[in-house]
Amino acid sequence: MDRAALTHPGRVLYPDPGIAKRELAGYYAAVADRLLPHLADRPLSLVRSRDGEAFYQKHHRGPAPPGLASIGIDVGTGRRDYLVCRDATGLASLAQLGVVELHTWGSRLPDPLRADRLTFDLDPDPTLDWRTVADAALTLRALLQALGYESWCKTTGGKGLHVVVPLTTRRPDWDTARTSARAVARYLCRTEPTRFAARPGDAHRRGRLYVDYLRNYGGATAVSAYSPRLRPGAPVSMPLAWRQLEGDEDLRGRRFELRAVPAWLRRRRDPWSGYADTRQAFDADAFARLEGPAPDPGVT
DNA sequence: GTCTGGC
DNA sequence: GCCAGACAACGCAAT
DNA sequence: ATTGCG
Repeated sequence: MDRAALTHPGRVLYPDPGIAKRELAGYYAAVADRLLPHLADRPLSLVRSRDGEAFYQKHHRGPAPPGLASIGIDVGTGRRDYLVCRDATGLASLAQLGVVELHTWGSRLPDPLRADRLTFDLDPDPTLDWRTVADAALTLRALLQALGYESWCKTTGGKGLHVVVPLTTRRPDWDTARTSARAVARYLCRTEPTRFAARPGDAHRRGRLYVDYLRNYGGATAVSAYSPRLRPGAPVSMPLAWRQLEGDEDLRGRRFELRAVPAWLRRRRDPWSGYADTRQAFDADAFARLEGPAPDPGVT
C-alpha cells in the first residue's frame, strides 16, 4: 500500500506546546499498536487543525487516502460515506490530513447500526477535585456491575472521564442503546442528586457531574482512546485501570500529554488488555429495571 | 490540506 | 489564475 | 420556532 507523503511537516497543529505535523505523525506511528484496535472498523469523525483552530469532518470527497476506506452507511435520510482507518498507513494519512482528534462511533462494520458498547461521559463542574470525579466513576462502575456488566474507564483529556461498557452479543439498535444509557444516567441522578446532574450547564450542574449518555445513538461519537485533544498541552484520552481511580493522583487533563505518552506506554501494561476478550450480552430488561420517575431537576 | 465554484 | 468558502449534525432543554 | 449545550 502506498503511503501518502507528509507535506508541510513543520506546520504547527497544536500551538501549545508547538507540536507540528511531523511530530503528530511520529506519535501516531509510536502508539499504532495500542490505538488501531480502538479504531478498527469504526466510522470516524475527524477534528482537524487549522492554525490551532478546530474544524470537523465526517465525509471525504474523492478517493480515500491510503490506509483509509470510505464506506457507505444508511443513516436516517439516505446513504453517506464515512471514513474508517484500516492500519498504520491510515494513521499516516490522518496525520497528513492534520487530524488532531479521532472520534469514533460506538459501533463497528459490518453492523454500524447496532451499538457494540455504551459510553458514559462524566462531565464535572470544572471545580470538582479528582477524588470526587474518580468516586463518581467508581459509583457508575458499581452500578453497571450490579447490572451484570464490566466496564472500562479512560480520561477524556479534559476534566471528565469516560466509562465504556463493551457489548459483544445481542447488541442493541441505537434507540434501545440510548434508552438504556439514559436509564443509567437517570438512576444516578435520582438516587444521588447531590452528586449527579441530569442536565449540562453550569447553573444546573454546579458542584455535581453531568452524566452525558448522549454518545449512544446513531452517528454520535466519542473521542477514541489514545486520541490527542486540541487543547493546551495536547492531552491524550488515556485508558486507566480501575485501581488507578482509587489513588489520589489526578490523572486527568495534562497528566498524559502527547509528548510523554509513547514512553509511558513502553513501561506500562495495557490497563484495557482485557477489554477485547470480554464477552457480555446486552440485556434491555436489566437496564429497564432502573427506570423510575424522572429526576428532580433541583434548584436552578 | 485540498477541492470547488465564482470572478 | 486566484482566492474565499466548505469541510458535522442532533437530541435535549430552555427561551 | 429558535437558541444553547454537549
